[in-house]
Amino acid sequence: MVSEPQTPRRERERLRHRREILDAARRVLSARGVEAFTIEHVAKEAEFAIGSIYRHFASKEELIDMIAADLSEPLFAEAEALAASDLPFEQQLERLVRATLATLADDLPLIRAFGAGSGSERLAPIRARYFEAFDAIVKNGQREGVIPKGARAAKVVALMGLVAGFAKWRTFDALPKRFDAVPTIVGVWLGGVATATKRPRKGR
Amino acid sequence: MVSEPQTPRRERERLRHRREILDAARRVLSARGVEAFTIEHVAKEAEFAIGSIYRHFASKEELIDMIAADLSEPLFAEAEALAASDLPFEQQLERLVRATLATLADDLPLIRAFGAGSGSERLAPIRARYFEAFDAIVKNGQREGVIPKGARAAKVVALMGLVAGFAKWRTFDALPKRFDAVPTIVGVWLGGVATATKRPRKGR
Amino acid sequence: MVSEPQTPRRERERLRHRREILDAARRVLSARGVEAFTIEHVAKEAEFAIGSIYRHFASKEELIDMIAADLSEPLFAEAEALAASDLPFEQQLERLVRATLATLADDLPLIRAFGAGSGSERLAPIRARYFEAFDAIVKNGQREGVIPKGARAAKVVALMGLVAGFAKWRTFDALPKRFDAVPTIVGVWLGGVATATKRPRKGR
Amino acid sequence: MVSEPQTPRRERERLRHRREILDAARRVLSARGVEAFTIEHVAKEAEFAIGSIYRHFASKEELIDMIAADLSEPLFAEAEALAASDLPFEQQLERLVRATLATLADDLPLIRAFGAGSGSERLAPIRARYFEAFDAIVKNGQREGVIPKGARAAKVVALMGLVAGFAKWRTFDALPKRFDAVPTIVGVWLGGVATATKRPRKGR
DNA sequence: GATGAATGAGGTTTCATTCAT
DNA sequence: GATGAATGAAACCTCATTCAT
Repeated sequence: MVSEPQTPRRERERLRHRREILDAARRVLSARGVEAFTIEHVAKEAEFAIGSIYRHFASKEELIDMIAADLSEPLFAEAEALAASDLPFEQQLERLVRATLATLADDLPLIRAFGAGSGSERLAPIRARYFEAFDAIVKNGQREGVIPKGARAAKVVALMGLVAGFAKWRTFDALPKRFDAVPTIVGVWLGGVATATKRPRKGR
Repeated sequence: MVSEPQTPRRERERLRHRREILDAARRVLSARGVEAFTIEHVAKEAEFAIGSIYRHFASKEELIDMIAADLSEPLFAEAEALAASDLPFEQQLERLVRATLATLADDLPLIRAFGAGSGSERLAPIRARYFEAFDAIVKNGQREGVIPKGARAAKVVALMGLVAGFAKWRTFDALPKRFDAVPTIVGVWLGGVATATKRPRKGR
Repeated sequence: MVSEPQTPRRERERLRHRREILDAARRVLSARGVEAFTIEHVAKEAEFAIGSIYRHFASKEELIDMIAADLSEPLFAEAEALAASDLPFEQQLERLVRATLATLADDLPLIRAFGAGSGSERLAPIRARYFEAFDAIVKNGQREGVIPKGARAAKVVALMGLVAGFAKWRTFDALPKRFDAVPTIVGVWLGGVATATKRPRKGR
Repeated sequence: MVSEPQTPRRERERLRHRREILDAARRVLSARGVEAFTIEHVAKEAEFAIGSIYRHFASKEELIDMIAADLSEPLFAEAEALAASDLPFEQQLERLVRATLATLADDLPLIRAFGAGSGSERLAPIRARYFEAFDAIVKNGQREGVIPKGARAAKVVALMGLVAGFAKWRTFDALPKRFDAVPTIVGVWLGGVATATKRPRKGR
């Protein structure tokens, strides 16, 4: 008996081409930077005609957003899996930090896509999901009693700030190339949030 | 007796014009964003002719870099003053963090100018100076014995990461608008760096 | 006994599809204007594939011409029926003017399709038929003796000019929306052609 | 003594270039039609760079509108002069009709620019001025008592319809090439408006 | 006959930079 | 030094048409 195809071939081809374009676009963005990210370059890299790019993405803006969405997907999937796992909180934390740093290191463009003022409304839900991934882990930490309750948003921002900060500054020259930032980030943050609420503050 | 001018009038005028252009350029960048940052807009805002802009800045790139340098100048001056002052370390720290956040909040474009991979070689010394400003303060902290010695670069990066992270994420929606980030940053970092080196770590 | 079909089913289907496309094309042209008149829009409106449009019409040009022909068809049919009828001339005239105005009002695009210099050679016979429809009526008027003989072409042009002029200018703001132009057109034209040949002209 | 220039040379040159572009644009529009009216063609015809066209006209749309405005200018000037002159009404009328026909014959594009649904808001005042030019003459005719009072808007539309109709249909094949339409238009209109209000109408 | 993804020439527009005055 | 019109490469995007399935 002949197998019933799940999706018709046309549709499958279409999706495959979309993926090829997305991958080519990512390569262009990674290799040549935002300035050189032109539809023509993407078309050449993907070996499609210019017009064909526009059949899949309504505008250059949308294409960039889709790259960001595409790049973050695995990270978010892992983050959600981690948050839902029954690993102890600290392992969740460490793995999430490591995964995030790895993603950011591999795909510098992502940082930029998330960069302040990218302004695209399309990315808002993506950013939200990113935030929530961290938030879920932190919540677990509070549930385990490892870190104090309260002010979770600030805690999450502090954590993401540390991660993003290390990711960004590593691209410059401040740190040794092979420096493993994860222990520092985790250590600073855990130490910090544990004591932050108790420390009496002096001065202005 | 007629005073001997330190700098001849010609030179003074030239500097004044340069400053006017720089200020106009900053206004344009702040008010209308990078996309609308064109030499023509700058010229109109500065009330100079297009060609005159090029008398003072060799290219648009250079102009942008000079804005970044210009914007950071007061912050760096204050940072160096703070580092050289005889204020207790924690006050130095808190004031520097506050000043940095204020600068970043006022001039979002600066963040972008510093944005990862802006690629301009011209900004490298500026970035270095920024780093050193933080470094000097941290060194004071170590000298006072408030924070442990060693791994100063990592400490500085952690601090700058926290600051930059809060600045960036505040532009999104994660935190309440009037949230004062300074105590959190200082608290997390101080708590973190104090314990980071001692904490035994578990898991992978 | 099974009826012998006049036209085989294939052919009937084909004609039905052609009509559906034509109607969809007219709707697109009417609703969204020439600028938005693209084959893709027509295909979507007709619920056919792009390629299918080309099965029925060799090019976009031809499709537009066919719309014009199609739109004028009922008007021409009525005009020829009127001319062949035994209604008194003035009723023929009035009804033709009214029908023409109604067609032009309903289908503004027609005006444009007929617009000076649309250039399509294919429309020449349509234009001719349009002219002849008016001509036949005018000839009846001459036969009845209501309007003087001679210079029939000029008379027809004058009449069509009046009709077209009112149709066009009504789309602007010169006349009240609900103004019934028919009496004015008929009156002016009848009065005019009746006296035109007799009036002594002064001045240059 | 050296003469004081009315306008500085820069300004004069600028205006001259604007005029050259406008003239070139008119030639392109006249010779090759709307379809081929591209900025590139205009630039080539005017012997300017593409970008230079945009220094003078913000968009292709604006350029087209300016052609229309430019083309109508002399006609309107003459119309207003005629209306203000103390020529007898019928001479005003005949001359205006003749001038209008001449303009429309010379510059077919004008017809199109005025064509129904050109839609450009920029042209609204131009159209209004066109209408008012006719209106002023008709008003004079009423003042002289040559044509009856009342319904002036309809009279003006009738007149403009006749003129436009003859102009348009002459471009087709209905009339002999050298046919002088002016007497017919003036005759039909004068005869028509004189009797239009008095004629009893029959039929529906 | 029907389909619709792919094509790519061609259009509009922007803008950093030059240069004659 | 100041001016600002001119330049034209290069970007984005559209859409009539083709053609393999």
